[in-house]
Amino acid sequence: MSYGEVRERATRMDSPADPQAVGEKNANAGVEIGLNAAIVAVADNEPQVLVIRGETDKAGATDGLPFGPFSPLHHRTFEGGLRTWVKHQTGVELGYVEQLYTFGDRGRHAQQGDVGPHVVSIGYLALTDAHPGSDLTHGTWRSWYQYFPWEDWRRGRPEILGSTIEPRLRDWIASQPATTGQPITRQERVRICFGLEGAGWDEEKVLDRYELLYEAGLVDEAARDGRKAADEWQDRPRLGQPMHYDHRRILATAIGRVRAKIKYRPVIFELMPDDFTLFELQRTVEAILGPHLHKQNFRRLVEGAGLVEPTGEVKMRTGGRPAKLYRFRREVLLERPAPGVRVKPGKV
Amino acid sequence: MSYGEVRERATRMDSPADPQAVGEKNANAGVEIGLNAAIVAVADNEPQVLVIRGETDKAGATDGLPFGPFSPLHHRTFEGGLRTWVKHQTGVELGYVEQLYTFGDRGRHAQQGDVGPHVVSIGYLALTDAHPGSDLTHGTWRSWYQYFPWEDWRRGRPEILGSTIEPRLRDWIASQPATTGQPITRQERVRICFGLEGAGWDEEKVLDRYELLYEAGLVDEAARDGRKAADEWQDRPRLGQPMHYDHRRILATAIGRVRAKIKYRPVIFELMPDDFTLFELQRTVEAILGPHLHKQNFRRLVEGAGLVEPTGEVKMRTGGRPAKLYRFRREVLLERPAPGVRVKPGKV
DNA sequence: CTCAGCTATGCTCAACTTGAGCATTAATGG
DNA sequence: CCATTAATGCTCAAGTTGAGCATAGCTGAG
Repeated sequence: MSYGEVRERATRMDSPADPQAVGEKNANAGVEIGLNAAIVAVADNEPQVLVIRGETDKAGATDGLPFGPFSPLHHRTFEGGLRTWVKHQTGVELGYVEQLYTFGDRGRHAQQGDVGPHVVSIGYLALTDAHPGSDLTHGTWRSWYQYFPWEDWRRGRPEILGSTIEPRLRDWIASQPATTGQPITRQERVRICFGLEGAGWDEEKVLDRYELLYEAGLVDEAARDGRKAADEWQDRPRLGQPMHYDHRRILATAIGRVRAKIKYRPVIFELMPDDFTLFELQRTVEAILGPHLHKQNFRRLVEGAGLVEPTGEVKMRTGGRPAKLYRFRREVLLERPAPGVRVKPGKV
Repeated sequence: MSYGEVRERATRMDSPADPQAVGEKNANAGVEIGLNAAIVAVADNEPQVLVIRGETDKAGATDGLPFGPFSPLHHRTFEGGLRTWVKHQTGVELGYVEQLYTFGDRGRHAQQGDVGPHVVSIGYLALTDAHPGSDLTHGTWRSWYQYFPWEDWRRGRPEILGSTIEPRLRDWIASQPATTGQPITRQERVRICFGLEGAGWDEEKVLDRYELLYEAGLVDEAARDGRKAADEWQDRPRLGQPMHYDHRRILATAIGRVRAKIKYRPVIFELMPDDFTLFELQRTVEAILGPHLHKQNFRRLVEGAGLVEPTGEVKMRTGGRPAKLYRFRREVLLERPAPGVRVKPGKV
């Protein structure tokens, strides 16, 4: 097949095509690329995310994730562009950066009948040990549980689940049309996502839960996007703070990804200072994951996996016996295929 | 900060901005979105990928992955657009579809000094049990190991590793400038990626291996992109068949993702017919992963996890005792948080 | 100055999982 | 009918994991 033929086919969507061809044939379908970053740090045992405060309306402030348009003229790679503008704006030096997902749904944050330029957002997860509070020119560190209170299991099952979410979801289940040919019922979906009826809470299903709540019309973004009439919404307490556009969805993706990732990659150390005690490490893991872990087993795990080595120093004033300080053993990356904090949730 | 201010800042890349603002301010940075799909099936114990045959030049045919531009006017979601054009073109009904990664590197497949429209490709992985050979209007099923012969460990360690890849990589290691301040040496990287010196082969590191070979100038794409002078390349046998643009990179990502995914999600059944024997299932898993698995343990695992249930039928003419037929128990999705074929590679 | 209180850290044990291999069952093709 | 080839059942040792008991070593109250 010649290159010309390839180009011919490009608009029929069935062949590889070259960049120029696409540019010429579909100029009217031009799309803007936006990079959104969920920048995560942990401070005071609280997982923090860097947000830009929005304006305050009757419903309160609406925050958004840091955002930068991607300009192919200025940036060779997405990740490079991201690091540059985040550093430039906030002074935060990103450690680990990982692409999450590219969101392009119409109907999520687009208006009805929208035919203008379309924005595709590429979501990123970034981890940093930057000390929240320092050097920020824009943006604020906020606990990610403000946006997802039902994800915070550090003090047991969050009250909001039983008091608000479950009753609402039961209404939603009850309102399901009887004759749908859905392969899976609303009831089953709720059960799996929220771990009801003995299904067990899976801390990684952050996005699934958010999307279910969205679909059920229980988060502000759903109302805003026109899924529910506004007045039907007024009297309902909001479930977590909303964010601009689909930013809460991106953040949900980010939280789920970190929670999964620390179990098989030592990314948790991106969130730690150079030296730390094992209990501080455990607290950080718990801030991310939720449930409490068995202390002795946690240290056996971390030490046994060769993830850390003692610095020789100790930390005094722990409230009890002094704790040995450790540092991350970067060499594990060279030794083990999938080193990570292989924790499983303990008893709550 | 008001929303107007936020919009002002958008072009300084430091704040959330609304779609319209981005569209107006950066019209000259317009970007085209292309969807690339690695469509995978397994036939005759061979993992197959659907490719579009390219033209034949002196170096042989260059294949590409099916490609379709994304038009925000016609498609509400990326995935919807993908399913539609794939079905339309090939007749293949996609089962499981998953977004892989969004590639936007300049310098990968862009020409020097390219300042024209930029193409961003969103790579997708799709699984289907479509029987290769049927209903294809365009495209051909080919074994993915044609493009990655070093990934095929089904008959033990692939010969190409010892005969060709290792010597070449040793040259590359030897040619490393002595005084680089690299945090990790070429030698270490090769060791980890290719499991040398007892490091162990990690079948999921498909992309890492490909990118290392690319960086070392050992795959055709590297030469094509200008990393090596063409004549320096001539006499070298190619390492696997090349593909258009960065399609082999996308395929590498896809293979790595499937290999990882089947271990914690029951996606393997997307590749199977409705009824199958446990050994057929094992063969399919092995086609994907590579190494041989311990037969008895494999069946213990699969049955124990409740992934399958007997249909009551048996399959005769297996060459020995008749084999019970099984089907996928879809209910596991409702029972377990992360059902999958938790195999670990056995002895090779 | 001493001891209660508190956290750090060491160690044990039973239950469960995993890797391997032996043994038995049941068609198939001469 | 028997040798061959798979399928399937079962056992066992080694390793991993969940839980808890016990000891060590500061700090602050009295």
